[in-house]
Amino acid sequence: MSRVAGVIVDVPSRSTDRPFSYAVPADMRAWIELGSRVGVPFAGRTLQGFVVSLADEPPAEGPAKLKPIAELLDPLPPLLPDLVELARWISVKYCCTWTAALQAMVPSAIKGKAERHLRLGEAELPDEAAAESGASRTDAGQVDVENPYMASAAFWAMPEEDGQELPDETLPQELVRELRRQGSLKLEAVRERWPEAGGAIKRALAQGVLIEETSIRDRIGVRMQLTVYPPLDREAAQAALEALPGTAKRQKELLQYVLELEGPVTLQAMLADTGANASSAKALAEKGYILIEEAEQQRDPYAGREFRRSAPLPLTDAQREVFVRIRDAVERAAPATFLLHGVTGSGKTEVYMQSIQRALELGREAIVLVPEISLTPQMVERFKGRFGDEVAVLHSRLSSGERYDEWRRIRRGGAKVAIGARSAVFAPFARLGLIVIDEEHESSYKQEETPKYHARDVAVQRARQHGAVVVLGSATPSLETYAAAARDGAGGALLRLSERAVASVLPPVTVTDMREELRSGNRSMFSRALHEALQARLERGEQSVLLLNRRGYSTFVICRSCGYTALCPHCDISLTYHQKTRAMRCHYCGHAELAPRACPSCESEQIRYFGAGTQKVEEELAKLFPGIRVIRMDVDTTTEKNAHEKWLKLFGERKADVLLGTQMVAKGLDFPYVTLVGVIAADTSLNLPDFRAGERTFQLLTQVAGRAGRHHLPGEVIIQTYNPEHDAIIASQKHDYEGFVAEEMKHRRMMGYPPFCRLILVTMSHEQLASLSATSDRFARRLIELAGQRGVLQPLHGSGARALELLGPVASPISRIKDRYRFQCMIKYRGAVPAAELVSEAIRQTEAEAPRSGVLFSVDVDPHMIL
DNA sequence: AGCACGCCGACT
DNA sequence: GTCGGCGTGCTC
Repeated sequence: MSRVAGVIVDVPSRSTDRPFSYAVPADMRAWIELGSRVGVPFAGRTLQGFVVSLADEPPAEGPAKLKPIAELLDPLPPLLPDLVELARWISVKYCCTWTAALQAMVPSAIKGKAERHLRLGEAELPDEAAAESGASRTDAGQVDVENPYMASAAFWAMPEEDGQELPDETLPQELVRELRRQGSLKLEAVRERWPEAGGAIKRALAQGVLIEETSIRDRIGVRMQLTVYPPLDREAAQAALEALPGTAKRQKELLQYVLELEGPVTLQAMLADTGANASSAKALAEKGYILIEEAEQQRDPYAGREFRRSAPLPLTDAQREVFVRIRDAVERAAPATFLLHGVTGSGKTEVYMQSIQRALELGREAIVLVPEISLTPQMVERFKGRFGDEVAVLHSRLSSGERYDEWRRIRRGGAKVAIGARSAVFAPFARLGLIVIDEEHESSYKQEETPKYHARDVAVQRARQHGAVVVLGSATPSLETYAAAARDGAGGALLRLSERAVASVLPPVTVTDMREELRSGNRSMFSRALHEALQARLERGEQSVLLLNRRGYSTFVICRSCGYTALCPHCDISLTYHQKTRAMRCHYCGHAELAPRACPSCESEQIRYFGAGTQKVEEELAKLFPGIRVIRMDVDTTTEKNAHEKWLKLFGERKADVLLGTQMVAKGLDFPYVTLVGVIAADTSLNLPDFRAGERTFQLLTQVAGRAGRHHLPGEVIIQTYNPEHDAIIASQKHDYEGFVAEEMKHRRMMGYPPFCRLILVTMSHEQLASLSATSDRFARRLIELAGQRGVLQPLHGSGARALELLGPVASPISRIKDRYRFQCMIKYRGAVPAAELVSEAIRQTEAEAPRSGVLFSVDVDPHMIL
């Protein structure tokens, strides 16, 4: 029963990112816990905050008199103490505010905003008669009946001398009436409806006639619905059923119905089922046989769907060996991390499911993370089929209400397994036993917005708190994870599944050299090999998947005559051409303009739209193979809800010959009639100016190659490239992960990149170059100073165990976005260097030195895209 | 971030 | 002369 709460308020600024102390009102003491969400007065308004500490006495420093917490926002705290602590850890590791980390953990539905209300105060309304006369006076004039207050503005016609009792000072009658009727009104709504009443309202507030209140309003309400609870005393109800007179036919039917209920149903459902009306139900409720109450309605996105129950499958020897290792660790309940390196089709999912089963048997819970786009209905079905209602799905395609309901189900213990994308790592379980991260290498586990956390690293930390086990699964683990697991060496954190569980061989991979094609006169985007292979599939009625790795946005606009390229006026980046709308778009700020017919610079007609977008490939296919049925999947065709599912379903039903898409076609698809996978241009991802380009390409190619010939029909993969001798291409052709890693590691060591060091990218932005330059210099100086004090400032290629070097500040590769210039500093370090803390401290000092400079800092720890 | 408090130009 | 512009200080 603590009297004082430390609260992190929802202000996105580093200077206020510390707990503020509030008095806990006596009536809240039994309810407030670590992780409670509250509304607190802060600098003259009410803000949402999270309770992060509790004490009986106010802290020594701080104000003498604490303000009380204004409201408690949820009966059950949304967060648990371990999550509050985890948020703290995230804020330190990723240089973000504690509040940003806390916000990332809760569903968007409860990111409450302050809402201001007006209500009538104790003070007397000043002379209501005057107000009445005001209204009648306007009746005589040009009255706007719709808006009575506007009418009273007839005062403009009145002589100034009358001004002592300006109608402007009387509150609109309608407003007073509404306030009496409704108790309070949203300030925002009042402002809209009575725009002229501002002065009068201000005065009324000053006099206490009106009172302004603020409270936190969630983005979404809990949907309440009348719910019928079956009789508690069934015998009494049974007796009543028999005693009811024959005339009460409906009541008898209803009673019969509720006696057969196992749990509550909605009133609506009951009435629909029985054909009775609400008054019969009410009569029964009044007699006390049933209870009708407003209850929170749970939206179950998978309601009404049947899931085929599945039993654990027998494991192969290899699977069993891996499973035993994981199971033993789960039973030990000590933190552990495993890397499960298993080729596609090696049966990782079955191992996950049996491990989860064990965790559940031990009374613990499990989280399964999958990349957003792998979270397909088939995936959900597998887990729901095995674990039934114990599974909660957290999926970005759910509405925020549905997601909130699933999340609360977890929080209340109604679900024991959470399956979802990145943010599901925060599923509010209290006794976590296992966290599975499938496709561990996927870049979608790294959040690109603040807090820029990596779900894998957060999972490992969370497992540490709970004594839980983390299983990282991948056919192509990230080099960081692989190196870490290998380093663990004797501990054997590396588990392998090197054979496909279903007997089928990995498909042969052909690499075609597009330079060669060009030399022999083939200027099409399809090599002869791919063309023939496609033709053969069409003839045999088999299907093909074509991958266009468009990352890097190659559809730019260039004038062949003068070299002009279309650039975004707000960002330093070229515009992308979209065939459908004939518009050029900026992928950073959304700016769009109509594509010109002639070059705006030299007026030549030689302006061309370059690069092969999926649209262009689609056109080309139609030209080369008349009548071909193509499904195109990219951001343009999959934005609408469930579009993704719809297309895949069509393809699965063999309603199309070719599935053409960007990376999203590479993931987890499993169609028996797909016997050809073609990669149109492997180079687009290879040539990115990013040290992970090779790794990404290898992973992508390996993954997409796994899509072919997964069943009885043999598959084939064709990769088109201008770089056939690149390691990533050669290794993926040979299905040789280890070979690729060995080469890539050499390269990374030589270049001084992870996993041989770690990186922090600090980006600063401002509208004016001069302010940006000054601030970034100051930041760099502060950081160097701090690193020097800790004795870690030394070149990375030196021999010291601990080293940190700073590169920059320099202009960012995209030197302007949304009219803001961008500079960056890259921090490279090695060994036990508290680099994130140094960066945070340097930012604090820089901001303190020049407050309100307007320079925005953005920190990316372990950045993924160095673009 | 925002809101308050506080000092200088265009309107009743 | 006041309303209101937005510059800085602070928020339990």
